[in-house]
Amino acid sequence: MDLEHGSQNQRRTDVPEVVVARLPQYVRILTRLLQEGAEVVSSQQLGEKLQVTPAQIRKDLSYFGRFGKQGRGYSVYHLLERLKLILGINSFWNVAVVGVGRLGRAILSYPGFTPDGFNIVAAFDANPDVVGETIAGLTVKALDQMDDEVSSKKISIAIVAVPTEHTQGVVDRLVACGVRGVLNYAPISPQVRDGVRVRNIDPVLSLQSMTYYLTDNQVD
Amino acid sequence: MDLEHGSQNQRRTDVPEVVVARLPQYVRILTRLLQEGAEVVSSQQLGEKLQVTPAQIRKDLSYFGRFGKQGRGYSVYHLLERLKLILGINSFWNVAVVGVGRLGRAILSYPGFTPDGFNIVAAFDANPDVVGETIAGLTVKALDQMDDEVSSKKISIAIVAVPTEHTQGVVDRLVACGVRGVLNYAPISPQVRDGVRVRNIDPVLSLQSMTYYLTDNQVD
DNA sequence: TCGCATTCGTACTAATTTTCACAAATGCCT
DNA sequence: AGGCATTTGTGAAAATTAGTACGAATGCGA
Repeated sequence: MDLEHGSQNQRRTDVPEVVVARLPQYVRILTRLLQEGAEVVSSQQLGEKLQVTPAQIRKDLSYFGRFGKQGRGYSVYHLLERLKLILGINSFWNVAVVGVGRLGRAILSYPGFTPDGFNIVAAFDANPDVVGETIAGLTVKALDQMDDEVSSKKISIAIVAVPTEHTQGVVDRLVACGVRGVLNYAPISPQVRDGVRVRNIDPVLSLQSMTYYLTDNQVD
Repeated sequence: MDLEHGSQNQRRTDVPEVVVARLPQYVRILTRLLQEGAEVVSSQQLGEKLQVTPAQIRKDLSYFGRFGKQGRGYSVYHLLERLKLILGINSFWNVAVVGVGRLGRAILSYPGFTPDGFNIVAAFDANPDVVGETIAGLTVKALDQMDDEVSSKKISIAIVAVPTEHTQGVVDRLVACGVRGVLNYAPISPQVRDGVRVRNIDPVLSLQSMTYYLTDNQVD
């Protein structure tokens, strides 16, 4: 069996994380192109839309297989399907939101997750006043019910929007319930065991690295 | 004058972006250490808390100067001050929030920006029903008033949380008003002229690069 | 005061990531 | 059918980023 470069069976750990991080952007552009009726696209065109070099796109894709045709480019439809399969977003992921404060409510009401492969199927909060409330068609449950819900609804990803001081504890409970991916909105980086993935959404860090370039002693 | 490596006058464009992106994390840890009463910290200790090698921390810092003492480490207080100065977060930045939907409201009510150097001093929305409303002590203004407010309140950063289809237009208007930094929450990457900085907060992209590692054909 | 355990700053080396550049296909046009 | 403009996939080169390792300070404790 072929486990070398270029195979669909490429050992996933051999693919640089930066490459994986770019794939969802390719998916997004391809989805738009498909809607617009485009049938074929070249790495050149893709690169212009994404502000990256065509070579990088070809190289990124070559980690997973050979999807293009020389002289022609890539089939928008087929490349999109392959990338979705590679990323695991060809079918839906069930997601829980933990923490139903202002941010949690905004997340629950945001329609943008579903078209991209994520269904929010449960909401949890520690506050008894909030438990029982219905938001975006979901009844908020107590943290106690996490274990049951996570198993019965086959939830493998959680979006955590709880106060910083409770974040690590909540993440620990989620992982104990079998959750394998966490999208965390608190300004810390929760520690998890091997095999569990965390992504942090941290607008303050983004702002603070931006101000560096906005200060007066800036050169360029 | 010394413009070489190691100088505080290091040309800012010579510093890799990845390095700049790590500085705010150093700031965060140092802030906590200071609160806990720590006076001195070594690159070793810092590295443990941030899950990076001590060498990387020393190297990162060396782009900007020599802040440590051999055999001892770094003064928490002084290193923190220097890093804040380098990042431009020693004084406050005035920020506008554009788009007062659910997400915009959550952002306006979030108390976490202020301790880190950002003051939200204005809010704008296109919807006349929302204009005039007061949220977190701020009266929502119409987009027409952006130019006036941005100048009078010396706003240089905007947080944009408007529907995707309006994002590029809003960003263009903001840049025309003199805004030089944009934190964008829509799932596109707005194009801006040179000199303007954009950071995108895109939870869907984060989720989609995470699912790659959660799929069954995963090796490690 | 002297020796020793620490720890920085950095030259050098290694690893990673990006870009270049070209042979091999592809299919359009005449 | 043949030539030609395109465009892929990929080795090799270049650029960037991270890690190693060591000389030079530093200050504590005997």
